[in-house]
Amino acid sequence: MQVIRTLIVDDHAIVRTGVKMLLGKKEHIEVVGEAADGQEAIEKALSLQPDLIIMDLSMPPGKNGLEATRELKKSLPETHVLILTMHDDENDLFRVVQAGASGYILKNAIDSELFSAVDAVLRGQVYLYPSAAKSLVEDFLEGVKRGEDLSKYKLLSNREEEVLVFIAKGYSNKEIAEILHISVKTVETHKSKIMDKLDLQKKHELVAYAIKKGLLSLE
Amino acid sequence: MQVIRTLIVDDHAIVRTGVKMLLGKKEHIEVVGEAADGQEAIEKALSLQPDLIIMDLSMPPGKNGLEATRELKKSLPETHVLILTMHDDENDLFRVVQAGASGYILKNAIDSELFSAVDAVLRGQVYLYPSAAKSLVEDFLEGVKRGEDLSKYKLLSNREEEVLVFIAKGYSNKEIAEILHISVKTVETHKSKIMDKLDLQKKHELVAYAIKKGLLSLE
DNA sequence: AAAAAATATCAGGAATTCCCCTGATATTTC
DNA sequence: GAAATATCAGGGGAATTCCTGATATTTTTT
Repeated sequence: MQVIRTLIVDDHAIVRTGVKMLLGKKEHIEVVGEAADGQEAIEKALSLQPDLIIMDLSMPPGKNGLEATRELKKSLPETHVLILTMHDDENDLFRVVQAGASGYILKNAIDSELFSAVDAVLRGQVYLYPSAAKSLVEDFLEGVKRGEDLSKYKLLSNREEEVLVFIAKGYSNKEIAEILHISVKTVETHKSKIMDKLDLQKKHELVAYAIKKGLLSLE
Repeated sequence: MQVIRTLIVDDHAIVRTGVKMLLGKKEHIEVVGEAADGQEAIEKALSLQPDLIIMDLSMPPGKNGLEATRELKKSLPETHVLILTMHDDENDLFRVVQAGASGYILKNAIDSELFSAVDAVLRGQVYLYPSAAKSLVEDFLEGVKRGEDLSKYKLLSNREEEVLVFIAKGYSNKEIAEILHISVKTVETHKSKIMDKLDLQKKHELVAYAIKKGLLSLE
């Protein structure tokens, strides 16, 4: 059997080693490299040309797992990407699949599930843990039924996401206005559009959203 | 050599397995149990009576690693606790040491450091990674110099920490008041005392503090 | 045990800020 | 050329912030 050359991307060394050792149990898998952030992941992937990349979704500094995946799939469409994530979030699922990843598995998963996921991904299948698959199918069916209500999954604009992060971090409108060199009124507009687009009512829901998305990284 | 019976506490299964496999390399270490949160950690520790507990500092649901450590050291003072944490924070260091843990190591650490830490802790020493030890010594010396300025490291009261979490999560004063069944005025008082005690000026600093402390967990 | 400090609760008032509504314009993107 | 984006504004009511000040309970220190 062909040896699967694998790259592991996670910002925590011990987590990387853990995954590496887990995968090391399988003789047909060889870990050829590690990366600690999205940028490094892209560089290493280009030089190492791995068959499989296991990537953490939320990596604070700079490029996160999703952006890295999107970029990687452009240059290396044949490389399979398996996303490892902290939390089960339906919205992530869509983004991850759209970004071209072949699988989505929780860090909370049991070890055997990781192996199943790797196997499935290498066979060219898409692996999603059962409940994720269920919600994907449900949403797809719903979308078809009532004529493409995909608006919910539309992304925020760059500016809006930028503002969202500041809001979630607890910056006041005034502070954000100063930082971005725009008026408070503009900040308010962005905020209200964000709330609209994400269908949120309360600020704490917005914060929860940002946390889930891994936007509240620590610098 | 005596076999060291070890309990691993982390809310992510894959991280637990990773640490378990890392430790499994050493013949004198036996992982006798795992726990996913502070409460479970306490229960398992009491029934398993391990020699060493490797504990994640930030665990969302209910009891976090710090509280669990504090409680554990009461009932099992002989058990060594090695804290595994995401981020390097000087304040955590003090709390961790005060809570009775024997070591503090970053998840970002290299594997050999984990082994050094385990060895040191088992010999009854306190293990801190180099920069942590440095800041601890520096602060100690500073404290001695200008007559005990330990007030900065005083803990918030339970109620204050409770309120802090809600604030950081983006709840409004009114919402917090309703949730805790107290008046808005009381919430304001707590908030201002928190800002005073932590010497913070802006709300986003408070949020950053909460993030660092791992108080903004996702449910 | 008595005194002191910390904790948890609440209030009034004034200035500031936020929230929500409508509405506008220039640029970019599709 | 229509849609999305990014910018700004006015106005009014709600909420927050910042100040002082109060009281009862608990904890700690002397």
